[in-house]
Amino acid sequence: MEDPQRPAPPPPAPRRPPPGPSPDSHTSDVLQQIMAITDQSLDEAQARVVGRTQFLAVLELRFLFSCWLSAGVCSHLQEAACSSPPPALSQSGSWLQGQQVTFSRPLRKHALNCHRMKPALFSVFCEIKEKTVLSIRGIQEEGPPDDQLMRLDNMLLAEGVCRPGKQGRGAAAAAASTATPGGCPNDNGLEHSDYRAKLSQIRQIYHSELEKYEQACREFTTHVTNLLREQSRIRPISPKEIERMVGVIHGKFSSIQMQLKQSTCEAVMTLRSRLLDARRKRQNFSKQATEVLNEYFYSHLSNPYPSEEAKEELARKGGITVSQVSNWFGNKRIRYKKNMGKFQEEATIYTAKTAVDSPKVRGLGSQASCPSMPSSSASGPFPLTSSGGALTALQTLASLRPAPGVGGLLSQARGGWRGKRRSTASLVGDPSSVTPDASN
DNA sequence: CATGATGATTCCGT
DNA sequence: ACGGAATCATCATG
Repeated sequence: MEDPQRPAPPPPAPRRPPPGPSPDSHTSDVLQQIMAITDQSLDEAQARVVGRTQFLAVLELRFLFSCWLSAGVCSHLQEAACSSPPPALSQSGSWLQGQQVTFSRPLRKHALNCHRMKPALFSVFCEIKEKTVLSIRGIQEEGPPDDQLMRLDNMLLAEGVCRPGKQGRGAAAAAASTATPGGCPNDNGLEHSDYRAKLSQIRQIYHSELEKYEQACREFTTHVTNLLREQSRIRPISPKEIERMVGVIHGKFSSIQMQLKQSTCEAVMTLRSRLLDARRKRQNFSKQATEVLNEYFYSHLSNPYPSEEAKEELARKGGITVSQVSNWFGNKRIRYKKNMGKFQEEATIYTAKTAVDSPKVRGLGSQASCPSMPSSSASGPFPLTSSGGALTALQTLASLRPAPGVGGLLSQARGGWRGKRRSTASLVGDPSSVTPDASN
């Protein structure tokens, strides 16, 4: 079958009549024929070419062609078209030129490519297409998603999931450093290590996914670029357009990335909330921590209100947080006050301990803070009448050190710490008395 | 499982 | 914002 199987009038035929003031029948004839020819090329492309991209290319070519014609951009083509006998056109496909060379169908493309007018025509196509695409593109410029992306980025940054500069591959390295990332509320040993482990797991997944996406993006971009370059030999594709296409691809991939970031954020948030929940599931402090706290408490029994510095010091030494120290002291004070008898034993133990460990400290710690209560404090408002056992213990204690009795301190406690907030600044200096050697 | 110990939270006053 | 008091929830022990 030599005749084109496809009839000439296609659905998207040029809707406009030819441009010129006198749309004579000859011009429209030519147009018709051109459409027919491109339809032929279309068939040809379908038959020959693998994949439908080139098929689309031909479609586009046809579209542009009609645009171009109706715009009357290039007069010399019209000239050429007019000067050539119509039948020859439809039959041979030498539509670029009036010459009556007749090509067999396989040669048509080659002839087209080799034609002397081809470069000029091609550049015109490019130009027109550039304008068309630009006008389409101009409408749908992307705007707002940038904002959300920034928010997500900031959050991931704050959570320590991604680094500002380069991504820290080693999760262990991050976990190892004592510096708490972002705003972790509690660095309570075990809970926190668990939290960190999970966080680093999330981080790992995030980074590997990110890398995958980036790689896929790169691959797809090069693929498309190559494809377009390849096609640019057949249809008008400017480098600018390729660039734009790359931009579109990147945009798509970055939207995928945003989803990834979003779900990462969600994961971190749930992890975080779980950590906060876990806080309610309390865990007893380590022996070390209770020792340190008790030592401070009993050595400052007259005024068991550690300063901020002292709290920090205690927290550091006990491996707990400052707020935990505050909680502990709050609980301790109230419970001690409520049931002093119960704590006598503990008191003796710790006072003895501090006395032995650092005599100098003791003197400073408990006494210095209450100048109003000298050694005669045993005669305070609430002498330890009920706790005989404690008294003996205290006596033994007294033999250990020449300092005033603990009983005085206890009575002070009973009298109430309440009113006497931090009497002297010297008290603040006390942390040094705690720090030195409680454990050593 | 009952009970006490204990860390955390909440409410309230200062 | 801090501390006291009450309370909750969990741990530890027998």
